[in-house]
Amino acid sequence: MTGAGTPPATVRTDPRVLRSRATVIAAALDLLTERGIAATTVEAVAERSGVAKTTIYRHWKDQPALVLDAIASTLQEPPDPDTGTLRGDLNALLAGLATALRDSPAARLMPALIDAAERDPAFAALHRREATHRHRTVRAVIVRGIDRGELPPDTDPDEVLDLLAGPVFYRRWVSTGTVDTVFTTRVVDLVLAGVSRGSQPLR
Amino acid sequence: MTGAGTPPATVRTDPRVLRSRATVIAAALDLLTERGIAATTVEAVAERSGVAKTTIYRHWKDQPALVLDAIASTLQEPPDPDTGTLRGDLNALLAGLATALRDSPAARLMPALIDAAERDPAFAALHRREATHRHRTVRAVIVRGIDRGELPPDTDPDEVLDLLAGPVFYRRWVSTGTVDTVFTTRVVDLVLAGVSRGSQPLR
DNA sequence: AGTCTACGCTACGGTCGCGTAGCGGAGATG
DNA sequence: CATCTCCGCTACGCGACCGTAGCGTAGACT
Repeated sequence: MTGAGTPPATVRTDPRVLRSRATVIAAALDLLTERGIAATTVEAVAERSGVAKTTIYRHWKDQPALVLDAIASTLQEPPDPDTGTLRGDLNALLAGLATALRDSPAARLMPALIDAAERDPAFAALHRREATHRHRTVRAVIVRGIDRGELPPDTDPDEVLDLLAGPVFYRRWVSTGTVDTVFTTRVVDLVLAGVSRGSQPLR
Repeated sequence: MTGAGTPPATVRTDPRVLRSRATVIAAALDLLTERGIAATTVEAVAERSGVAKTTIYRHWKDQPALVLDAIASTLQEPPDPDTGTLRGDLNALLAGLATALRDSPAARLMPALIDAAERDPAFAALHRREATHRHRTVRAVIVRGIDRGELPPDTDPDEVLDLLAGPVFYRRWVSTGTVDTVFTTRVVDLVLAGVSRGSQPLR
């Protein structure tokens, strides 16, 4: 994306184009979180954004392309808290996840993305990309914990990741409990306790 | 549903009605798992099932009613394994869950249900009902474990449930790992280890 | 047997969203 | 200022589904 092309220029894009794109994406995200993928039609986006339907078609091939682009625009990698201890890092990360799942409207379209990914390869690729992105920091934190000796050297980082994130997602979308820091610190406690003595199968 | 009404009769329904209903539901489930909720239109169901569109409208008010009915027809409570130990019971239950999530086509419509539940009260109610149903056995098993002294008396069954089920669901729909009994027994090991020493917050 | 009920079929008007064409005007660029 | 690009608008044909009506027939009940 960046780094190719001629000397210094950042390709120089017509501000009208940027404005149109941004307006449309914003409106699309609104509709996606409010009414879901199916209702996010090109016509609806045109109406809500105030951008003409024809203009939208000038920028995106069709509805799926637009929706994919809108969802992709919400990607964000959580920052590495780096508190000094594995426990501190994990608590910070899970607390951030809980907050995002509760408060961020973008979180609402997670199930929609997963559902679409179940059938459409393009959505599947995006879903994979999103997950990889989001997992990067967590995995790094866990690996650092292993290097520090806070976890057994044979620990599988991906397994720990699933054990930590799984319950939070499950609570948000399946069971009824509250998703707060009380819960997330409890999850971190239990997983760390479990994994630490995990080497010798107790009893 | 049962138990009300007059003496012995099971209401006596015209076999043609039963046949129509069953055929339509089966076709609807096919379409749901193959192409998702949006594509499961009344017309499509009519074509695939061979049942006339007008007949479908005679039995269901509209598309959502049909889809809800189809999904509801897949509800099933896992049997209580009752192996004698908490660990044995949980291993059996999670292994069953893993198998279902991997092999049952009905599992594919879980994200669709969750997504729809995010916006539509009727789907939300069904989702809640489904989850409650599915959790009943697991919770009973955990409570039995507490009574037996295999878990601390102050254990929160719902919390343990989230810790067990969460990672399995997360792996199935978000991360890339395999969902098999190797993983599920590992989850049971870690959670039991964690919860057992959970009373005194280590370190 | 006769009656009653559910079904399949054809046909329809209506809505929604698709994606494109052609035009005039406004804004960006140099 | 002149040109070039992008945008908004109107208009259109098209296909997919919707949900209903009306009719004849086959199957179920007594």
